Amino acid sequence: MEAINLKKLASLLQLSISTVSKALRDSHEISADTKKRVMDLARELNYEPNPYAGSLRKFKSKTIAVVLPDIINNFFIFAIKGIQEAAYLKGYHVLIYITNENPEYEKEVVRQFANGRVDGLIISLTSPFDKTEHISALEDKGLPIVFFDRVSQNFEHTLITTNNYESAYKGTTLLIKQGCKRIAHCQVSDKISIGIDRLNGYKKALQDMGIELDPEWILSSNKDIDYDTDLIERALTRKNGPDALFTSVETHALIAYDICRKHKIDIPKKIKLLSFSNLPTAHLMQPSLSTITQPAYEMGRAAAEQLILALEKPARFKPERIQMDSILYERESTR
Amino acid sequence: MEAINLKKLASLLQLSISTVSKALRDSHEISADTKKRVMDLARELNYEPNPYAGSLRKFKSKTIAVVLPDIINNFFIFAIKGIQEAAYLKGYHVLIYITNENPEYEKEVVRQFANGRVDGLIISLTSPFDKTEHISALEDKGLPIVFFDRVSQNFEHTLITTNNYESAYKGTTLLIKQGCKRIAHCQVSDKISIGIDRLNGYKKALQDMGIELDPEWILSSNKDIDYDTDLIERALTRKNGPDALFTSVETHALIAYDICRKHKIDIPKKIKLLSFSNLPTAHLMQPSLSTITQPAYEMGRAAAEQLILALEKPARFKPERIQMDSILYERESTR
DNA sequence: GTGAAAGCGCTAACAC
DNA sequence: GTGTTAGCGCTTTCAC
Repeated sequence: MEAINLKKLASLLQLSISTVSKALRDSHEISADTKKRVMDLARELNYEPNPYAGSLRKFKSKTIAVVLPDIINNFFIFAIKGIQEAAYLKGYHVLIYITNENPEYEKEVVRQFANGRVDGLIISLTSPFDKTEHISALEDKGLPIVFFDRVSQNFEHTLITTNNYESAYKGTTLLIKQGCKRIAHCQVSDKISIGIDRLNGYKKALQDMGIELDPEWILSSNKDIDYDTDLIERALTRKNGPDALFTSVETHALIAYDICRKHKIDIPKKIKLLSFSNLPTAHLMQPSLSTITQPAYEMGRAAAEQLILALEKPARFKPERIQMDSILYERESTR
Repeated sequence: MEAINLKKLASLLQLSISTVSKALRDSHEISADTKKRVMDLARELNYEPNPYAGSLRKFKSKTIAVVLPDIINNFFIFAIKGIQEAAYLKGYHVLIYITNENPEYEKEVVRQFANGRVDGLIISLTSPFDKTEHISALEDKGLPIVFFDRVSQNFEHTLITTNNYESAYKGTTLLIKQGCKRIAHCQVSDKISIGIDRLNGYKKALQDMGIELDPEWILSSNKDIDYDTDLIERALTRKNGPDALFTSVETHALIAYDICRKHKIDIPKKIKLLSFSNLPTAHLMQPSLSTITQPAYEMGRAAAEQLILALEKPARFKPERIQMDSILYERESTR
């Protein structure tokens, strides 16, 4: 990799390195004539400054890290898109890390950000919301952090969330109105913000509608696909099983579809299905899937915008809690 | 961001910077005792070396760039997963760029890699396969490049592809065997490797089966969603329209579904549908979608592995063309 | 076994 | 308007 650098430019132009540097950044100290010479040669030789040399000097990398639990749920895909676009507009580079729902990996990854690799972090938590020392360690070093979707409740951070409680309440109410009495809820995890908020919305709706909560109907996912499949399969095939399943994550809804096919359980006749999901094919499924859809792209975008604001105007910035609304799409699976 | 660095460690330990540096890298020059003192303090203070200082010295960033046309087709999602995992295993960081099918953006992005930001590049081309000067410029600077899926034909590079020609041939043959005579093919672009290979497979199958090729049945996508929708809609609603549509990209198949719903065109009775796709919901759709599915994860993994091999064992490495097989899943949409 | 010093490519304070 | 120099954090060569 024989890169072209300031030194080379300077020697070719018979100028000093600093003159070239200033010329390239259009400094008013430099004569128009010299600027032109420098710029022309730089363009001709395709000069690109070494970003790491600059980072070292300026303590800025113009890079942000995005740490996600997975990339299978479409929610995260659209979020990445939003982050990516906002970052691009501001000239930031995006490092991506996927934890595969492994908290240990999250810790390992996050630890590396302690020394300048990135200017800031956008994260949707894999770790339990109360086990976030690895994040506070970064925080203590002054690294700006934005949480989205699966947030921590420990700090005074920027949080991008949706109205999970209300959405779950609304979704559960819909199921009850459709005549369901035995509504199971599959929780993504009881250690994760969205898992708790959504469960609470579900519980409150049952309570308000005078339906007794049977703890057996709360399925607590393990985030391991085999475990989850087994969990949902046992619930759906049980004698006197649920007449509705409300899943908190897209992947669980798909697992439920497969199980219903396997056991010839009719959706929605035997069981109604509702899920938080950003599936682009929800309306094309057999039957079409009723979803609570989060504004994933907008959340990603907002996360990146807030982070960059924190980076570029630290004075004008203060941590915000931005909450956006999800949309309930009623389709065949809840008819 | 008050980071902890070698200097600070050294002063705390009353040692020189170089001793600390060596101790941390377990040099045999350093006494076991000193090593232990250094390591202990480093751990205690959560010392992480500044990656950019190291990059500057060693001309290595342990970072690779991944440039993709889009992130909506599930193919790319799974590819990212494969890349990410392989990179992680080898301690590499992954920068992600999405061009949104915009060749200008691809050029802009790629140009920045000319000076050390990344050690290598994995790319699925947005630009026409014959307009890749921006890539050769990097190549000339000695940056290792791996193409996957949408590859260039210009250079002697590592190429990770699938058997597009054979798959398209097989898919088209299936449609013919199902009784279709007027088979339309929606090409992703006539300037992109996969577009051409797949079209050729389609053509050859028609020819071998004695079906005359009507150029009208070749739909050439623009990668603009409105344009493409219009294109497909016009084709499907035309008098004496096609009795089969074979799309080269997942998104086009979904567009076709929507159009068929809108115009009440029965799939597969009125028109059979087949698509290259990695949709996890293909088997759950109404009707289930027949797909040619690429080993996306494995391709991503292979791409990253090949790139890292090129980076770490340049001597043992030579450019390879790795071709993997897609699988044809016959489902209701072609019955 | 430990330390001093040079230098990676760049910026910025300070000469001239 | 241009050049000299120090230094960002680290590794590495060379003294001692």
